[in-house]
Amino acid sequence: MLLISEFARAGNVTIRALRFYDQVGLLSPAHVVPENSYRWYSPAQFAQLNQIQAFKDMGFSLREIRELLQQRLTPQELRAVLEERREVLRKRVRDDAGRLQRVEARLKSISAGGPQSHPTIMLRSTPGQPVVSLREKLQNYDQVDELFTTLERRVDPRVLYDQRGAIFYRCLEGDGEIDCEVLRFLKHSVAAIRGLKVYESRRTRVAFTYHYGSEDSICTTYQSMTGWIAAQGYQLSSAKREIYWPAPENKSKTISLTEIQFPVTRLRGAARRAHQKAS
Amino acid sequence: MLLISEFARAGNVTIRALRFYDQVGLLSPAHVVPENSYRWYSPAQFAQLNQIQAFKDMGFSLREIRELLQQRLTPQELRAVLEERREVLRKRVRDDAGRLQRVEARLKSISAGGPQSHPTIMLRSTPGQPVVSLREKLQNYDQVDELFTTLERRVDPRVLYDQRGAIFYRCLEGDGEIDCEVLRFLKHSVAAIRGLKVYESRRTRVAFTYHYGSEDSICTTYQSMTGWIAAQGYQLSSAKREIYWPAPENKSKTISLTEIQFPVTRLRGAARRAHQKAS
DNA sequence: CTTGACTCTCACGTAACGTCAGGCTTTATG
DNA sequence: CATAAAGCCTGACGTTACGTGAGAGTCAAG
Repeated sequence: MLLISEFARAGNVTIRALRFYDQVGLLSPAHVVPENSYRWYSPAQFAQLNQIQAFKDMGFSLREIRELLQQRLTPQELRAVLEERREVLRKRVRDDAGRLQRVEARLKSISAGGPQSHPTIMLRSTPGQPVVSLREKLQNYDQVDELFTTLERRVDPRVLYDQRGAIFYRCLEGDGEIDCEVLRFLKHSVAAIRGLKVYESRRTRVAFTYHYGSEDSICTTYQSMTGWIAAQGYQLSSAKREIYWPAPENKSKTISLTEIQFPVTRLRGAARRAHQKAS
Repeated sequence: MLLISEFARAGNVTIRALRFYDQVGLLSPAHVVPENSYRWYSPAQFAQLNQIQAFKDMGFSLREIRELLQQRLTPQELRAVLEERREVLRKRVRDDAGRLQRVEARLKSISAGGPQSHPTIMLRSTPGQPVVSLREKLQNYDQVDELFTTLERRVDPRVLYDQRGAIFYRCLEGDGEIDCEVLRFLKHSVAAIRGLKVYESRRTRVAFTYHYGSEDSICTTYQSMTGWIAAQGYQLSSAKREIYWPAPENKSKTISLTEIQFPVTRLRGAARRAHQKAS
C-alpha cells in the first residue's frame, strides 16, 4: 500500500488531483484509516488511474470518464462514444483553425495596411424580425431620405425601433438608377399597411462593420469589405444593406453611425481550393 | 440611446453578457439613470462592442481584451500580441490533433483487436530520482530475484521506496545471456555504497502500461507495446524497463503488478513522413 | 388600477484543480 | 525531552464567462 504522495509521484499526478478524484467519486483510495483519514492506495489502482489519464488525454471530462468507467460498456458502445468524441475534437480543431485564420488576416492587414487603421470586419447572423418596407427606383442618394419620410408617415411610430435600414439591390455606378428598399424594424408584428410591405426578414449570415461619421469616406469602407470577404474565402450572396443609427440628441446631427452589411456564403469546391492556394 | 435589450439584440449578444462587461469594466453604458440604474447605450458603442467581439473571436480572454483596448497600442505592439496569440492557437490545434490521434488509435484498436481487450498504453515522462542499482549478466530470469536480494542486503531499507525496478539492456532471445540492471528507488540521496551504483536517474519519455497478474502473458503485452509505438510514430530510444509493485499483504503473493516502460522518441524527417503516409 | 414587459441587484453553479490557512501526527535532531 | 520538519487532513476561496433563477422596482397600455 502507498501513501498518497507516493502514489501521486509514481502515477504522475498531483496530490490535490487525487484528493479531487476521491471527492468526486472517480477514484477512491483502497483504504482510509478511520482515525487519521489518511488515504492508502494499492498498486492495483495504477491501472484505474491509467485509464482515467487515457480518457483525459482524449479530452473527456471527469464526469464523462466516471460514467464511462462505471458503465462497463461493450466495444460497440465504446466505439460509438469515441466516434462522438472524434467529432467534438474535429469541431474544436476547425474552430481554432478559424480563429487562427482571423488572427492571420489581421496580421496581414497590419503589414499591408500601413499607417491608417482599417475597419474591424466580422461575421454574424442577423436575427429574423418583423419589418415594414418600401422599395423604389431612385436617381440619387438624396432621395433615400424622402423614401424614409414617405414610409414613416404611414406607420405608428410607437411600434418602431429607432434604427433605419436600407437594402441596395442596385447601386449608382456612374450610369443607371438606384434600386433601394428602405425599411424600419418593428417591435412586434402589425397588420398590413396599404402601400407598404410588412414581412419577417430572414436570418442572414453577413460580414459587417461600422462606419462612424460622414458618408464621404464610406466608399473606402465598401472597398475594405469587398477585399475582406474575398480574402476570407466568402462571396457576396445577396444585396448589400446598411443600418442607420440615429445620432445622440446632445451631439451634432452630422455625426451618425452606419452599419454596413454584406450577406455572404462560403466559397465552395473548386473556387475554394483556388482561394486557399492563393493565400 | 438604446435600452439594454435593444442594444443586445442589435449587437448580437445577451443582456447578461452586457451586464457582465459592465461589471468587469470592459464596456460600460454611455449613460446610467441614477434613480433607476437603467443602462442606456449609445449607437457609437456598437463599434466598441464590435472590437470586443473581434478579439473574442481570436480567442483572447476578456481580461486581455480590456488591456488591449485600454493601452491604445501601436501597430507594432499589436502585431507582437497577435503573433503570440497565433502561437497559442497553433499549440492548441496541435494538442487537439494529438488527442484526435489518440482517439483514432483507440478506434482502430477496437476494430482490429477483436473480443479481448488490449492494454491501455500511454506516454509520460518518468521523473528523475535517486536510485541504487546493480548490473550483471544473467543466464535466466530466475536470477533476477537473486540480484535483488544481493542489492537489498547492502542498503538500509528505511531509505527505500517499495517498488523495484529493472532495466533490460539485453533480453533472452533464445541464444545468449541477459544484461540486466536491478534498482531500487531512494527516498533521498545517500552516500556511495561499496559494490553498488548510486545515482540520479534521468527524466525519460516512455510509453508505458500495466500488466496485472502472472508473468506468463507478459509476452503479448510486449508485443502490444512494440506495435503501439510503431503505429503512433515513435521509436524505441533505449533499454526497456519494468517496475514491480509489491502485492498487498492480505492477498496471495502471486498477484502482483508490473509496469512496463519503453523509452521512446518521435520519428523524424523521412521516417516520419513515411509513417504518416502509411496510416 | 392592473397587467405584462422590462429593468435592476444579488447569488449560486459551472471544470478541474491550485493555493493558502489551520490543525493533527509522526519522525528526526539538538 | 522539547522542538522542528515533514506529511497528512479538512475546509474555503480563486479561476472563466457568463446562464439561470429569485425577489423587487419601473414603465407603458388598457
